[in-house]
Amino acid sequence: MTTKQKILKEALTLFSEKGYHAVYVGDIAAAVGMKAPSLYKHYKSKKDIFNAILVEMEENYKKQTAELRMNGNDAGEDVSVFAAVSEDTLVQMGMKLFQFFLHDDYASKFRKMLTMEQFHDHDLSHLYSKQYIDDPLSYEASIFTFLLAGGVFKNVKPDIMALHFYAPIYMLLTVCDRQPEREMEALQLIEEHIKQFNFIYRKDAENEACIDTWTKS
Amino acid sequence: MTTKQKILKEALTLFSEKGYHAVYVGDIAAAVGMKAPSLYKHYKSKKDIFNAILVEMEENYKKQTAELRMNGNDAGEDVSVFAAVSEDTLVQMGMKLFQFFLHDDYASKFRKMLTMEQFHDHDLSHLYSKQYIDDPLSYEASIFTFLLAGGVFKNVKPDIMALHFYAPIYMLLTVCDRQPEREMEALQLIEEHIKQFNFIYRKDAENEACIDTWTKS
DNA sequence: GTCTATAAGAAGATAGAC
DNA sequence: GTCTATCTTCTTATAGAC
Repeated sequence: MTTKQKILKEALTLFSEKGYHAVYVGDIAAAVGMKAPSLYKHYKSKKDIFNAILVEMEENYKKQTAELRMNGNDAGEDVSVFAAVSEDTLVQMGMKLFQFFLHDDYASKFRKMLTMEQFHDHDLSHLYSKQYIDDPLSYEASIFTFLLAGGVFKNVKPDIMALHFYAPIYMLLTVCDRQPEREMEALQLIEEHIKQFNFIYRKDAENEACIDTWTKS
Repeated sequence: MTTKQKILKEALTLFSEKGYHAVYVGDIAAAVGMKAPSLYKHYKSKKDIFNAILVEMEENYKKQTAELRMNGNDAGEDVSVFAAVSEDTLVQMGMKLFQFFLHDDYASKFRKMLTMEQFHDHDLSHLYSKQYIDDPLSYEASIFTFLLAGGVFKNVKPDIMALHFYAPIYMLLTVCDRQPEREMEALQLIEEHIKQFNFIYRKDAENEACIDTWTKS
């Protein structure tokens, strides 16, 4: 890891804990193991460090979503082929989403930093919404579009179904960001959330049987 | 409005726009229409102003939730008496919750300020979770407990039902906090969310008819 | 209670030796 | 590339006149 990278890493850690304005150039230098003036051989200003973090994290994000989209679409097609998805699969899908977002070191710190800096300019607002709201919703909606085609769920709007699936996960994620001690509670809630989600959205046996009865009479 | 109150009001506005550390005592003074040193006749430090905002907003919050709890419980009992609640009532409930949270001037600014400062200490973390997550969830859960007793909804856990109802509203609220231009889009989504929420949770006509058929045969 | 003047120190950034 | 020394500006806060 180059010195430039190490500076970004330590700066991100500090920014995610205290916010941009509460971190001083000397703090970053100390975390890297040098004095403040040395930083200026690598970055021309404090703001420059912040911008470099944005650029680096946006590259990471693009790589990860590219991977996820490949896996995701495969998964989507799989369940479409099977024309069914078990409750357990849904639970695993939600839990994995939550755990990755929460525990990936860079993702987690970057999200906390963006949470604190999101109101400072239009680009940061847009970036936050894209990464934590719009892209996940769009990803989930594409999955549910596949699942709905399978016919095991009620005929509803996939984008609203995605909202119902993702919003509780997002909300509990923000809870754990500020209160990490509530992770177990959050995981328990997510499991119950997805089981109930599955229960209310799935065409149930009685209903199917009922339609069969009608069809035959 | 006393000078002390005016200082708090302007400080809250500035803190909610730029965050505590990015606002200087001189900025607050200028907003009030005085010079920085004059502020120190009313508050002994910048931090003291911040703390006074917390105290004042917590008092407001207690009053408002006390009112809401009274109205809320009345509403809850009403629907329980009628043993039914229309889709429209649910939509109105969600829309009102959203619009109040979003447009109440003090509530809105305070939420943005807390969003930026929530990681700075344990008390602020707790306060944010209480006001924007735990209390609203608990309030909605008590309403759904009433509604479930009415028998028009499927037999599910009211706290998870509250999560499904509130989480999308909360998430869209944070979107509008950072991108106010998306309010119409958010309102549209909330309406669709609640209609679909009503559709999937309500014991539907076919299902009822089906059970009738079975009961008779 | 508000002001001008100013102290006291913090924080970002640069100069120049090594 | 890193350091010490230093500059400049900003920021909180106080002193004391009015």
